[in-house]
Amino acid sequence: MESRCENCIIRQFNSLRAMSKEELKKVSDSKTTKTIKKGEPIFEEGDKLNGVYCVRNGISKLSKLSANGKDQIVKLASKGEVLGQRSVISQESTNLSAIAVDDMEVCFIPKESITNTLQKNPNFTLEVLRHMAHDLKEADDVIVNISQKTVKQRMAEAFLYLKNNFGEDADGFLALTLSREDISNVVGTATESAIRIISEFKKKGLIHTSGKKIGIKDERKLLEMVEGF
Amino acid sequence: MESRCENCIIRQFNSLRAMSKEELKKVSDSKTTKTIKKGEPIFEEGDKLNGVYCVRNGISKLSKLSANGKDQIVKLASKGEVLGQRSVISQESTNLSAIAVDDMEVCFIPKESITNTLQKNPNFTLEVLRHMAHDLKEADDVIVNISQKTVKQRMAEAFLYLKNNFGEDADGFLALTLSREDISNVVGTATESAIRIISEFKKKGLIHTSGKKIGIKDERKLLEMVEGF
DNA sequence: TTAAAAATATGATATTTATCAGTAAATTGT
DNA sequence: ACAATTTACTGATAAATATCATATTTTTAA
Repeated sequence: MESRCENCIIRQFNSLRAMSKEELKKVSDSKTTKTIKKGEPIFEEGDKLNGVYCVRNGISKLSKLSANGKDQIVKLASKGEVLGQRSVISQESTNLSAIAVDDMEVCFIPKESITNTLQKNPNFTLEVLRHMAHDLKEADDVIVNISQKTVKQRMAEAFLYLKNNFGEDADGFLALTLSREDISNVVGTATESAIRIISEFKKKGLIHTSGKKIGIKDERKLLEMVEGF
Repeated sequence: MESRCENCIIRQFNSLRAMSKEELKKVSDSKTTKTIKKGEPIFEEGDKLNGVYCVRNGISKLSKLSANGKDQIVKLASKGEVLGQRSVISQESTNLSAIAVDDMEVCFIPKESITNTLQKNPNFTLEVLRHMAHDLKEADDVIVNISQKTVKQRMAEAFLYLKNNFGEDADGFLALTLSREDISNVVGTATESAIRIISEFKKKGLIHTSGKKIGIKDERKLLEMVEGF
């Protein structure tokens, strides 16, 4: 396992690539690696973060608890994503919890390495800014989707999203297996509703399942459903 | 009307304040002022923007059209906000339309002034980044709200939001008067549903109305409703 | 391995919200 | 000032979704 940031391939996927050699060395010297087991939190809503977390392996769900006790999953983060950046930048406590969906490996980078670089290296700052601009655009899209599409459409969309972002395994199932509850929290619906729609999609031949694993069978029809046909 | 950016008070509210004197002078020399009438667009979804728009006066709604022809309003921007920043930063066409809710006055700033400064002045970039981090946090909150709260709760929240952000007039009505349709587009519901809930709130003594103007009568109860009591 | 716990599944029903149809009121342009 | 148009409103109904109850399957842990 590579332990020097300078050589870490993950870096290619995130803003750290805009750091200079020396900056990267500092990060590397100050970082620590952590293992997080499935279901455990990396950090929780309201925490004050002392740094950011760079995902090396596994998937994390970023979610927020609502008054009625249900989680809303705002984003699923995988290899190369940096968690907690926003809180560190705005110097506020996080508004989201990050919980491992898989067993995970993450690097913790103390905030000083980040904030120092933000103040000195415009390239890095710009790179982070571009990432954040992208995230904001995605968030806007989610807002429009949730408020304008039916639960059925959002379910179809979620399956396509999971396929496009996390791929399929050898047997044609979605590589990222989420519990029915997590699926419902991504889509923003009741767990029973999500389960019901999974059954319906199965009957219609749009997907197939095996235990909690789900595979996409008719991508075209799912896409049509998302578009509203 | 002040026409030099260096002296423009609006600047105090946005990231332009992190610019140096020379940078600001360039902006000032290249900017143009535009008047936009109520209902007219500043830019529309899909446009490629050649710059950003700094709001001097009036309110703009940032919205996105869905497949079924209904708009979702993602944000209401007022004095001091800079529109189109995200698109300019990520060099993509906009995903949102900006339409004047009021008569407006905006300054158009060509993107070169912005992108040059972004590359050279880390303070400015950091300032923009902080703003964007804030916007992203707000967007996450909107996502959770929409998916976890009822239409009634979101309506209550919308009224409180309008009061807190745009204030009240001398007669105790919300200073920003939106059409019922715009309200429904902020909340993400059918216009009829929004109207129905307005009637209900009126009966319950939570708000009062006069024509399309709405005033808050019982803030405490509205707050309780948002929290789910 | 087996009992207990958790997750998945399905039916019945209630609630929320949207849609359609039509009327009343307000705004606009002449 | 007035007809035309848009916006606001209300009722009836349909559709979508949540909730509650309960059964079944899967996973977990002793």
